[in-house]
Amino acid sequence: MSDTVPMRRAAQRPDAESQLRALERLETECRVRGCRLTRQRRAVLRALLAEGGALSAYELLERLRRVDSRCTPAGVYRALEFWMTAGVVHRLQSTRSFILCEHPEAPHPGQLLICRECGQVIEAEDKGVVAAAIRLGERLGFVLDRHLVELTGVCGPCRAQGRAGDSGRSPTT
Amino acid sequence: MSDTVPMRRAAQRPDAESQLRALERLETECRVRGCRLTRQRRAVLRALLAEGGALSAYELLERLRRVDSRCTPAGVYRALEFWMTAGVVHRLQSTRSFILCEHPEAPHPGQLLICRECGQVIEAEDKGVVAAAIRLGERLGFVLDRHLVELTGVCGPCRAQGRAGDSGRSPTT
DNA sequence: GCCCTTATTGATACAATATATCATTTCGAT
DNA sequence: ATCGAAATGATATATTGTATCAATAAGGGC
Repeated sequence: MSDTVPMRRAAQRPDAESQLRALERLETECRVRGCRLTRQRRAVLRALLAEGGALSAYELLERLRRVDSRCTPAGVYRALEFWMTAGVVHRLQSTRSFILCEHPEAPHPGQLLICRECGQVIEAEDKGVVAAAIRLGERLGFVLDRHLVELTGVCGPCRAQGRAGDSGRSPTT
Repeated sequence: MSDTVPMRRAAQRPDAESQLRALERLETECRVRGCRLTRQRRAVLRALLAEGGALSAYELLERLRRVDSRCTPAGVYRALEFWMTAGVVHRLQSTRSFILCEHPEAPHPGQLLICRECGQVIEAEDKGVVAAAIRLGERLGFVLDRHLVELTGVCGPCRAQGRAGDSGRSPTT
C-alpha cells in the first residue's frame, strides 16, 4: 500500500477491543488504589490506542494538542510516567518512544521485538528469555529488578515483501 | 548528579592493562582495514579507559575539553559512533551513556548488567540469553540483527553493604 | 618531499528529548 | 462547603543528539 515508507499498522496489534476492556478495568483499579484517572492520562491512553503503535512523547503531544491546546511536554511525560509505573505503557529505548502494553493486566518483565522496516512492535513475555536473564544475573551476583530487552530485526511480512533491510550492521548493540 | 550518588569504580573493570593491549591491537587492525585512528578517536578511548565506567557524551566532552578546548558534541558523537560500529564501545540506553567494550576482539551481541547503586556495569556474553532471544524471534517470524539487553539491579557487593536499593519498582521495563 | 583524493574535523547552529519549579486547579474525603 | 493531597498549566531550562559546510589532516602514488 505504501511506497518504501513504513506505514504503522493500526489495529494490527492484538485487537483494540480487548485493550479497551482492559483499560476499563484499569479505571476501576485506579479508583480502588486511590490514584486518579484524569482527563490527561485518559487522553494519552486514547492517543496511543488510536495510533496502534509506538509514538514519541512529542508526537503524542502534537496529537493531544489538537484536542486541548494547553498540553505541555511535562504533562505528557507525567502521564506517561504514571502509566509506565502502572505497567500499562512501555518505553522503547531503541526508538525513544512509547507504546501501549498489550497485556496490562499484570506487570511483567517483557521483551519487545521491533521491525526496522515497518516499525511494528510486538510484545512478548518469553519465559526462556527471562529465565536466562535471571540465571545470568545470579551467576554474576546481581538481583535484577528491571529487564530491558529490545530485539530489532525484520518481521516475516516485511521479509516476504522483499524489504530485505540489509543495513550492513553487525549483530551488535 | 550529586552526593548520595554511586561513585564509579575506576579500575574495577577487568584490568585496564589487558584493555590497553586490546586497544593497541585495534590500532593495527584499524590501519589494516583502512580506517583512521585519529587524535580525537584516541582521546575518546583514553577518556573512557581512564574513567573505568560509563560516561555520558557530555561528560566525555567535558573531559576532552580539558585537553583540547575545541572539542564539540558532534565530534564526540562522531568518535563514539565510529567505535560503536567497530564494536569497541557500547551505548547504554538505560542511562544514556557509553562504555568501553570489555572484549573488543570480536563483535558480539552482549548483555549489560547495571548496578543501580554503584553504577557498575558488567558486560556479559551469555549464550543462554542470546539463544533464547533468537528462538523468540524465530517463533514470532523475526530475523533479528540487534540485541539490546540491559539488566538493572543490585550487585553483590552493594547488597552485602546493605545498600538495599528498595526503589519499589515492579519488575518491569 | 609534493600533490591529489578522501576522510575527518571544527565551528556553528539547531533539533529532539526530558525535567524543574511553582502558582493554580481539581478531586475526593470529611 | 471546606480542607488537603494530587495533578495540572505555564514557563523555563537542562540534556541529548544532528545537520551543514568550509577548513584541515592523513595516507597513497609520483
